[in-house]
Amino acid sequence: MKRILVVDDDPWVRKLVRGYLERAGFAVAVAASGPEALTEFIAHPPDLVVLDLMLPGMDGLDVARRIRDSSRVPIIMVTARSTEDDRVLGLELGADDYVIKPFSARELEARVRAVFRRAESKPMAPRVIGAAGIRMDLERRDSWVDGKLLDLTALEFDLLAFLVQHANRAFTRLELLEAVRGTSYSSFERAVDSHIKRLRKKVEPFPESPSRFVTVYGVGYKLSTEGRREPA
Amino acid sequence: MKRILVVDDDPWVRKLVRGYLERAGFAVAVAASGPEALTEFIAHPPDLVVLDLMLPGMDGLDVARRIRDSSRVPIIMVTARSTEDDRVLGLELGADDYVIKPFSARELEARVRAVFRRAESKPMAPRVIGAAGIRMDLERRDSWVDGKLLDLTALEFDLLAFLVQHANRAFTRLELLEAVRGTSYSSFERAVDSHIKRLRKKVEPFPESPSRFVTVYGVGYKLSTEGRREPA
DNA sequence: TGGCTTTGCCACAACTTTGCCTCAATCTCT
DNA sequence: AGAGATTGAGGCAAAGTTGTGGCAAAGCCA
Repeated sequence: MKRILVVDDDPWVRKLVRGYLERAGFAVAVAASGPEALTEFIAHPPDLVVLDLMLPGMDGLDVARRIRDSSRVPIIMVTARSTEDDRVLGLELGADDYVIKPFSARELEARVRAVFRRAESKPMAPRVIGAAGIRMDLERRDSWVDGKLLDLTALEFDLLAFLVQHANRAFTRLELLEAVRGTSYSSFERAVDSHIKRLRKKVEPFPESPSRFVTVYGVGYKLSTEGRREPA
Repeated sequence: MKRILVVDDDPWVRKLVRGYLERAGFAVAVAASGPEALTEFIAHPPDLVVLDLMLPGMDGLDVARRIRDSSRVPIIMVTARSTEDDRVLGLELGADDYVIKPFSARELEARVRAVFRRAESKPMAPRVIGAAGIRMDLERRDSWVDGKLLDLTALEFDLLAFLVQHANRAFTRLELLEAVRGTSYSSFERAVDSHIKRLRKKVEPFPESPSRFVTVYGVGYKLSTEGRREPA
């Protein structure tokens, strides 16, 4: 069950928010002051903090800052309508959302759920492919060999991606041209040689004796994973 | 048809509100006191409750609490202007919205519709997003880089928001155009260059050597967060 | 091994893409 | 309507990429 820490100096607010959020299925802890909040935060780290910026004594922003120093826990700030500056400062500090007083507990619940939903949604599974020690993120258009970032041109990247996606299969130069340039208007096939050469230079440890970009005499090229185990 | 229960001790208000809401297409029941409201609530559970806090005998907050004990039905509170203090805030915490006396029936209707709309709407979209040291409040259309408030045009803001929401992913100019302008009626792609340039000028510390708005040669642009690591 | 085919390679020219300037059209306020 | 801001277009220079063509080297087969 998700734990929420509610920090507010008003007993009424604490009581009502706690009641509402508990009925909504969360485990709620409360704190009435900054120091109390930090103590509770360390003793029982919550999954989310609802923080009133208008605390007596220690400023709510200080509390937020202190929490951020040690944790990435989501924070929802509560601000008064009039204190625009606090909202801005709070957001700069890395608050994840805010509600403005007076707010309805129902709205708070909705925002709490939204923050959790966002936090739980995976970091958007990257479209990553790999073979022969090469790894490519097609969306970012980043690529690595044995952990080292590569610097490829657009065409090189596309050619490599194609080979990685069809590792160990041999292609003719025309096929490679078509795969990379869409329509294979029969360009001079020797161009492929150049691209393979450039790829070898950039990704092979010893470009002069290629282990990955293998020439298939009389056919073309293939990306070989020979003698290489690929992690699933 | 949506059923609304109106709780108010003033016969005039009951009559007026009932008449207006019925003409607006709702089925309306009324109650003049707390106990009456609860009886009616159990006998004919409504889809929404409009509740005056100033009831004789049982306090309006008590009624709200009793309703909440058994139901999540939306509640709109009616409060007097004079009692706008922390207590009012507390009272409002259990409600979905509130109107302040004196209120127009038209305003009440608007709030009723808004509450219904909210209840039926899909999960809340985030209104605070961030990436690469950039933070944006989509609702207020404020944005910051490293704590500094930005002054962006509408289009710049939308473009930046899109990039922040899809950080690290490379997009073609056409994709960016479409994301920002809705339909990508193939406008001149070079316009994107201009916008990227303007964004660089406004948010990069050294616009001449951009670290965030990265050109992906042969593809387009991407918003890069930090040093890229190989995905697991 | 000899004769034929295929590949590697090079430097550079041709080409593509981007950065950015300016200006005009459009939009937004007052 | 007018002033000011915003946005798109065209164009040019700079930066970066890719194809070319020929020759040397290597592979294949009888």
